[in-house]
Amino acid sequence: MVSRRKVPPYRAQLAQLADEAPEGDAWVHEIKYDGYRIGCAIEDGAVTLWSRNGKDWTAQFPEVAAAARRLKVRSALLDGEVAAVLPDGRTSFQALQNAFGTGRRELLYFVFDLLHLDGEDLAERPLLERKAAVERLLGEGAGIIRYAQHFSGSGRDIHREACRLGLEGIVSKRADRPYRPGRNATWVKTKCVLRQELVVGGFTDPEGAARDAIGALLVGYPEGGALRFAGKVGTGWTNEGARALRERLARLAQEQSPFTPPPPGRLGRDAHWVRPELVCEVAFTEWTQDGKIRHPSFQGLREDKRPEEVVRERPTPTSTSTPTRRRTPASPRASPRPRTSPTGRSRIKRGR
DNA sequence: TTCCGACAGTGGGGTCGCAAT
DNA sequence: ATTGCGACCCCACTATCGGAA
Repeated sequence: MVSRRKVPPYRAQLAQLADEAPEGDAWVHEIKYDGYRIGCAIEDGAVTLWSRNGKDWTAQFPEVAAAARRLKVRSALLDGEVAAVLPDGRTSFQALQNAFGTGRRELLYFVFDLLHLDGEDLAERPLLERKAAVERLLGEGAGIIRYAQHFSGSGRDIHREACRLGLEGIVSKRADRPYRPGRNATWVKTKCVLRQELVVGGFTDPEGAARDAIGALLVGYPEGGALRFAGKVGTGWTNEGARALRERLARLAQEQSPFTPPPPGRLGRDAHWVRPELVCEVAFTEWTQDGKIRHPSFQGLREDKRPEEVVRERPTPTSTSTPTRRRTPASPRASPRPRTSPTGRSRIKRGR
């Protein structure tokens, strides 16, 4: 006998980042949708969409709320991702953002979990039970609320295939575990990371008290005889590494921006410019429509590369696969860190 | 004593809305 | 009309600290 409960507040379970997808039958794997994480609370016909940080986002996705209102439930708490779907079937965060404010958009709500249904809390149930409940609730319906499929099998194989298809990555989940808000090792995400050598053309000063050397590097690539600005990179070094980097950059200082055209606005006025002689390696998730790198992080200087050798790599449908791996020996960090384990930074430890 | 997880802080690319220029 | 800024979203990563192992 289950006591009648109210729909609990939405507190999302988050995934830990790992270099490699986990293996074994204890795990199932889902596509990592590139959109907004949204919890959908239904209570007596009233629908509220919650962002990951507890903001009410019902007004941002009215069509999702309307579709949720039509579900045949008295009360429920769904967990999933609202994403914009491209013609090729992939989801695109940029397309989603572009869809704001305009009337035309193709949104889907991919539901991968169900934490409450008609007075009963499901969060303590094993994942596969909860997912079966999602599937029963949503069926194979072709509406905008979709059941997010999962896959069994080799995590590494599934990850490789996801990257080959140009997806953002996968999320692997322990099939037998309850739902736990916050970040823990029962959900693990592995991303399809791009890497690119880029030329350093300037840097900004740090803004906070916790840094004293560099805010961000301004990077670009040669094209048509000019250096094109590709964005800023503001993380990936230690304080010590940043100080060493700034000393080197100081010796390359020049008055004029080496970028054509120079970065616009405040950035173009406040940055320190340098002769474009240093090449660094940057990891990032994708090129934006504006030709900027998204989610960039500094991986180290490429002492073996000259700026003229840098080429912007264009994604091709079949070769976007970049298996997660450690950086190559040829791309050391600006400042080597003490290794804590033979494998370097391995974030994921399997809990028994 | 060592290790690890949680948290705060600093940085990125975007959108929108509003206020100042 | 343009520009700057803050509040949101999506993030990566480092530094720190307290508690568990």
